[in-house]
Amino acid sequence: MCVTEVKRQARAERTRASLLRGAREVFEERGFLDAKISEICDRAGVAYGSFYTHFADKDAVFAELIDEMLRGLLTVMRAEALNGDGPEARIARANRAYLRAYEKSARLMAVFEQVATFSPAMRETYLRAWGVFYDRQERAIRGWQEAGLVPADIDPRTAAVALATMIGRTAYTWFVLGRPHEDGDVDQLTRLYCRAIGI
Amino acid sequence: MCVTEVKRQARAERTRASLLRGAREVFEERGFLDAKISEICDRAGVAYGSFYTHFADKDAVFAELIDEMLRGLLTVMRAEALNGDGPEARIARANRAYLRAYEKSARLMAVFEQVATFSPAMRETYLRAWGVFYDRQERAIRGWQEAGLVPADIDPRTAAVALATMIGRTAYTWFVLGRPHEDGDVDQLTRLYCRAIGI
Amino acid sequence: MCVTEVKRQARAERTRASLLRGAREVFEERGFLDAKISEICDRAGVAYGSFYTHFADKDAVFAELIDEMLRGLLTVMRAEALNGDGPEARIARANRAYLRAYEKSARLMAVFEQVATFSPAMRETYLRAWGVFYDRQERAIRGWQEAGLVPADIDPRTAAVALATMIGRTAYTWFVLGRPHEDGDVDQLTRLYCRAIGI
Amino acid sequence: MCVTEVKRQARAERTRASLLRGAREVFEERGFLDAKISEICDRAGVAYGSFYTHFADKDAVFAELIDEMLRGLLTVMRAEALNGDGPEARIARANRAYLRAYEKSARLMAVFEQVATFSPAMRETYLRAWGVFYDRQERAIRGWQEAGLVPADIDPRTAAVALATMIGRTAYTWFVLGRPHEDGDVDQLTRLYCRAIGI
DNA sequence: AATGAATGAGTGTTCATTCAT
DNA sequence: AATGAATGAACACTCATTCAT
Repeated sequence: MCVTEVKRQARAERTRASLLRGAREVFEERGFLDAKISEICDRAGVAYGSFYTHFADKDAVFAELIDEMLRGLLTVMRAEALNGDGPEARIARANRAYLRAYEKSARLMAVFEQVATFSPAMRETYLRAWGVFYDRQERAIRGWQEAGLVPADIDPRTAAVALATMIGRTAYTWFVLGRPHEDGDVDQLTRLYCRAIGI
Repeated sequence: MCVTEVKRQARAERTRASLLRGAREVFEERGFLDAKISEICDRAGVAYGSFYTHFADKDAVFAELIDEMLRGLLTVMRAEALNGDGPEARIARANRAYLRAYEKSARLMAVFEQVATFSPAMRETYLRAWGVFYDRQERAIRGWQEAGLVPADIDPRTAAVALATMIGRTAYTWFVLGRPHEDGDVDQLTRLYCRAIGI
Repeated sequence: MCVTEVKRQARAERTRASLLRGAREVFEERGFLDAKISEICDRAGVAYGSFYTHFADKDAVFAELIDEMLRGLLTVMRAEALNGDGPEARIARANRAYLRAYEKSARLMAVFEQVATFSPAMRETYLRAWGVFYDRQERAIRGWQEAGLVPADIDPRTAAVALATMIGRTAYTWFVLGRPHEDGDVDQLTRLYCRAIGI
Repeated sequence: MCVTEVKRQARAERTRASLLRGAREVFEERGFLDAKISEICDRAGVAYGSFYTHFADKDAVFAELIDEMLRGLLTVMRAEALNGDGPEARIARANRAYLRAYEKSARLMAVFEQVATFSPAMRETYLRAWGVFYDRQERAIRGWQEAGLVPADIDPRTAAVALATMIGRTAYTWFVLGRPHEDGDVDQLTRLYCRAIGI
């Protein structure tokens, strides 16, 4: 692997990155269905055929964008989890972190939800991603329950799923559907979350 | 208006009804995007072109099916609301009623959510429908708050929106995405709902 | 089935016929691979999409043209067979009839041979068609053999296949590849055919 | 021309040979139309773009493979011709030799026939190759005729063309189209050939 | 010579909608 | 009202060939 090869790879990598950038723009502006490969290439400043040098098809770029986005989201959430205060503070921080992260990717999230609606593969990804969030919250609730902070009549799994759903769908409602909301609403959500599990 | 005319209208009405039936079947089986007018007509036992005698376009039949479905859902929810027990019982009944009604229409609901994802008009309908549910729950919570059953630090609107979202999206998760759930889960949901607003 | 319906069908039938005519022209001029649906429609004076009202795809029109052609060829050959003279006269007549019929369809035959070369379905048709000719000649030779006109050391099947191949491929060579030939050559072919089987 | 240059040339020669090998494989497996340059390079273990260092285009490699094959075939046939027995023995040997040689190259022959069907250049090659065979057989028949072994009413050219066609197309039928045949069939073919020219 | 990324022309097919009867 | 043939716009994907290193 000489310098030339690295250069070649570097060029390819740049093209690929341009395409990803272009694809993200187009998907965000038009949604998956109205996104045209030709426009993606135009945005990337790349010839039409080059798209297929780097991606198998339209689904493939999209999947890659979504994977990247979900990895980022997970990273953010994991970073949050490290600090260990009381449950209420952790829930508050987690909710804020999630909503902030969601907002940043809101336009791509919108398309993700759209595609999950008709593509079996993307639905899989969607369910898997939610599974991860459910698990994290379930573990936390179970821990608090074992510590005596959460009543015994709460089923950690059901609560985790329901409350994660509440937070997650609220993010969609606010940032995708554009329902108006204020900053204090996050605190209200956290309060509802905490009270729901008896904290 | 002679007998022939009446007959004609009756015949037209029957054709229209057949088309609605056929459309529902096809939308439910294939989703909006893969539903073909030709298949709708086949199912309805009606000639290809007759579709446009009764509906302006594909969106129009769909909108009509959705309106019908939402009207039905609202009727069910209204019927529930009449009986007046304590808040917990009312919430329990409302949740059960909603989930049962949702399940019945789950396949069309799935398509509704799909279309709301890319059709501005259907998104409007979607938001309006949720608005109605939010309002109902907000009014209830506000009432309980005024009656001293719900703490003052709960914002009725935010709580209504968040908890309706929780219930609504849980229905989607269960009946559209097919997440496994048991009968007792409804009670857990109700418990979370009630505790969240301090009941 | 009222008059109107017949008229409708008649119009469709006309469109279909135009498309078949256009397709034949284009296939003959360009071969299968370079034949474009759009040009077929242009020739037929019909809108692009109308092609698919009448044919499933490019292969389908082609198959229909070939079937029609082969039916015609078989009809001609069957008509020849009726007259019953001596073997030599019959062979002469059959050869002449075949070559004349082949010449008439030479340009489509060329495309048939082409497509049989890469399309499994068309290869099937090709083999089936030859099978019919082989069988006819085998029966004839076997009959003459039983009548003592053909020596016993001739295997009717092998002879039929080989000699039908000779005639058939000569037709291709003359009328598709354009090898020069004179009228008397048919008599030479017949002489070779007859002598080959000992007549 | 220094050592390095020689090495370079040797390397280039090896690459070229690999590409020819790869091309033959791919053409035989997929036919001309579905053969992809990329797959040829993969088989050859050579980089994608290197193909064009050695061949002008897809047609060029193919032409080279066909030339090689035809040269081989001709060599075999020439070797046969040397031994001089009676006509029947010579015809028998030639037929056997041809069929054996054809069978060995059958898969490439199939593609040759395919391409001759749509490529004017390859059709030229095809006609030229047949011309050589016709000529050889014509010369032989003419010789036998002059020696009084073949009747005067046989036209050597027409007979040569027709009978070479019979043998050649039988080879195609057997080894490309896969029509079943037994070993004794060759003798039948030879018998038909001989009788046809009055031997 | 070798590499492999970049290029972009080319087309069959689908299907919602229109319209003549 | 009903029929069903006609319409035509729209678009992803392939792959031979070029070209910068």
